[in-house]
Amino acid sequence: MSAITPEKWQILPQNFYQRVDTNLIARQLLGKLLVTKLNGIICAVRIVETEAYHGITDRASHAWGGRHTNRTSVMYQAGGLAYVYLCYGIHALFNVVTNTINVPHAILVRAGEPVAGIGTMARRTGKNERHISLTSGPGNLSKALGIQTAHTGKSLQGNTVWLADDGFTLSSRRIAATPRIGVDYAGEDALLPYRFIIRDHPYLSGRS
DNA sequence: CGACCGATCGTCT
DNA sequence: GACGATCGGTCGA
Repeated sequence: MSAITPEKWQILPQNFYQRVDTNLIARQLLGKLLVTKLNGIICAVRIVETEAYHGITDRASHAWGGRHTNRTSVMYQAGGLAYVYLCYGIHALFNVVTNTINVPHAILVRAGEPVAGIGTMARRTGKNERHISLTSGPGNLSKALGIQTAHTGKSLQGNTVWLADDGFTLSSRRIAATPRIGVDYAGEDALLPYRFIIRDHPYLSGRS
């Protein structure tokens, strides 16, 4: 793995997010870094699991049927923003908004492998640095990185939360697509293969 | 193992 | 008033 050298990480540009193929973007996020800088402390994970949500036509999406509420309005912005919402009253789940304005697609980041700031992440969560659940699962991941609902709407070109490329590469053989987790309410849309994982990675949440 | 359950609160009906 | 894009614990087979 590469050294912890944040100054060499290339921030993913706006046009990475504003493409129309959200599944492709979700797949390309595997292996990238999700980074936070809070109170001057940098934490980062390498993304190993994502889920694409296809907006208006996707029963699993908060924007299904064109639902446009205060909470979901950020998804209707052009890609490149954070969409963070509270789940079960407890967990702040982190998504990246993709696609163009008025196309409310998003990608949930579900798990990562710790890369930087591991001590801080352990302190935030009260877990051992080496425990898998430190950054596995979307609620756990946000807690470790310090991501909160107040971060919703933030630009991913800013200096609080962003995604970056450190040169890590991944062959397509190591990537798999599966149904999404926890969306049984979505009927047959729950069966769509919109969850992307690095095969057999130890930090995956749920089943492989 | 798997099934179930409680926590906890913003959002939407 | 009902319900989560979850998690960690318990209980029983």
